[in-house]
Amino acid sequence: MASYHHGDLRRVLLSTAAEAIAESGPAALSLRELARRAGVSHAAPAHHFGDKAGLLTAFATQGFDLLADALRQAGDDLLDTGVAYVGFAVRHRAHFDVMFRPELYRADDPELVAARARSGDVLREGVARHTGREPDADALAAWSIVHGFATLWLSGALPPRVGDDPEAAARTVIRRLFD
Amino acid sequence: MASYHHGDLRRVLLSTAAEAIAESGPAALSLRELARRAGVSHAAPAHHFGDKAGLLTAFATQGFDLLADALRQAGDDLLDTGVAYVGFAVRHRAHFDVMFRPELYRADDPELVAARARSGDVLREGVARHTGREPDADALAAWSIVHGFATLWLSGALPPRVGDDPEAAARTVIRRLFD
DNA sequence: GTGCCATCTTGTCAATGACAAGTTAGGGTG
DNA sequence: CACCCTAACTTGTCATTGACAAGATGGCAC
Repeated sequence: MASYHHGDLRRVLLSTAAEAIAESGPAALSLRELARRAGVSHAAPAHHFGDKAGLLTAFATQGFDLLADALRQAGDDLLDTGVAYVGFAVRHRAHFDVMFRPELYRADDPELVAARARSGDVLREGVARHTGREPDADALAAWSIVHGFATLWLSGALPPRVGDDPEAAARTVIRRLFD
Repeated sequence: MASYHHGDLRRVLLSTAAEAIAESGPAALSLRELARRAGVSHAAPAHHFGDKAGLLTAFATQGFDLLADALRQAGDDLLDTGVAYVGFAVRHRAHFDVMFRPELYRADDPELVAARARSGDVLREGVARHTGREPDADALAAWSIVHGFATLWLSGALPPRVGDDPEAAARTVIRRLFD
């Protein structure tokens, strides 16, 4: 085995990419390095994804689907949904890092657009349940505050005094929006 | 002229980098392309910045200083400060893109640390003026919402219905935090 | 058993970042 | 005013990378 017809290569490459990106960011991602880690030739990734942008498009799509799942599992409370958003960013850092950097992938890819819409719907439903009216400004504010907190947390820009539990800190911050 | 001792190379490279990054993101930045645009040899940038991370460190430092200036000029009202934060992100997109991506540069560089602290101070002072008490959770919430909105705006993830004026939209969103 | 075709390989090219070693000029020193 | 000394920039080179072309392999339908 491990010769021709790996069979599972596409899936393996995506999960290997998650590790590599989590280690050193999307900018440092190398297709050849992925191939090496997966034990295949340097051109194997290109067959499944076309090029680097193709791989990251698939990766971002997977990310939006994972996000939709995570938000759904958080239940009906909007505060929990917000915390789940931050939790997703921390737990799936690599995906989150790529998803909101459209210059790295093909943002008009149909599958990606669909997955992004799915996660957006879950978020908007959560806000609508909470406010009772049509989202818009409320949803945008809620999305902004959780997205901003997650981004700042991941960037390491937050002062140490915030603590080391992102979800607990996020809960405190999000509450400020609903007082 | 335009031979040895360009004189202004460091400044020119930084502003050329701003253009290049604004066009295609920090990941696509090429030192050799910068050198070409500046009309110097492919190794000239390395002399001033050491390597790519060195250039981006200087670039991010410049960004934090520009941010501090922009926030100071916004005046004493916290809402205006928040709008100015978003305005900075939109107007200095390239800097903003790099500043919160520490894996691209040397986050422990002394000059960078100082510049980052300066802009952080301005933000925290604004929040302290508004709430009257010590910042912490309030500052974090305010920072999160403006940073999140700016990031989402730049990523193009926001639905078209938000409009095309980021600062007006930001004002609406930020108000949600202070009701 | 035969052919087909997705899957993967080997080979190659231009571009890039990093480094080494050389060249130039301008400012301070004697 | 001659010297040199050093910062600023150059040319040259190497390993690595992304992309592409062309070939090899083997499972599967018929």
